[in-house]
Amino acid sequence: MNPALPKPTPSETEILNVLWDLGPSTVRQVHDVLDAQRKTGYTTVLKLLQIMADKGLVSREDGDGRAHIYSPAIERSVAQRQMVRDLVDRIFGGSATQLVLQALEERPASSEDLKEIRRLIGKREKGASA
Amino acid sequence: MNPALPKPTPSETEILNVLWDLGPSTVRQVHDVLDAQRKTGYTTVLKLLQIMADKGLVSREDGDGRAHIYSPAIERSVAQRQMVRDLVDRIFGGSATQLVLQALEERPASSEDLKEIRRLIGKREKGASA
DNA sequence: TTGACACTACGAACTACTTCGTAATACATT
DNA sequence: AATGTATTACGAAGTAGTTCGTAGTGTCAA
Repeated sequence: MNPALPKPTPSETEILNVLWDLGPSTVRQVHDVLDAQRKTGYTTVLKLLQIMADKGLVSREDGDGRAHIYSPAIERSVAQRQMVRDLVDRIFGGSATQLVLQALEERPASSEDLKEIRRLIGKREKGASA
Repeated sequence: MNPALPKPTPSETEILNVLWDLGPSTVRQVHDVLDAQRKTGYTTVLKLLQIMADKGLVSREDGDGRAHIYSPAIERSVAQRQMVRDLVDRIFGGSATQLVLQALEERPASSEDLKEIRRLIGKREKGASA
């Protein structure tokens, strides 16, 4: 599908988060959210979106007025998986299991969450290699 | 314990990985490993270690000869947990569970690994909040 | 059509990270 | 002491990411 999109930087990730939540949005809409979270200049957001469009991380269309509409060009789950893989390679020596164990230590999960994880493990156990 | 050590950069993380594997080491020892992995200049490694010593990420002692001995100033598991938390906050909206689910999708785990995870979940279920 | 306003485009400045060349220094051997 | 060698120290240059000011442009209302 995508010809190897670059890994989003921290700021770019913040913007993607907003776009994933809101769906296709104008600069102003993104800025409103981001500015509420942590004071940001309007042109800063604009510039970032322009850079991200160059990189292919977002797509840009014309809206009715003069404002452009930006949409995420990568799915949330795909980006998440990329970042997980990156982290696993960088400090867990490629072992996703180690990351899972650390993550489970990290924060308390609810019973429902634990059930959900159990379920997924069950599914995995059927196809796992020893 | 430590007064909020800064998050290691990618290069710094590579060096920490070597130090965690080797234990206290000279610049040369670290360089040997890193250079084998991916061609790196000796002074590059030296500089990085100096910067990391400034930041408090590693400690430095004198060896017998002129060479200094560098040791990691942060435990592997602690650094791992920091990075997990960071990732979770940045793109999983604070939900470690979501990360766990993605990680399990990401790579096949062995039966032993799945058993290990099961075990940890069992432990957690006793103390989990609904 | 002109003025006000919202938006885009451009570029500059600043910070962080990375890399490495060169110089200085300490040590060991003769 | 003189020379060679391994090490440290310093600094500069390059790259990437972030932020924002200013100028240009299009649209709408009067």
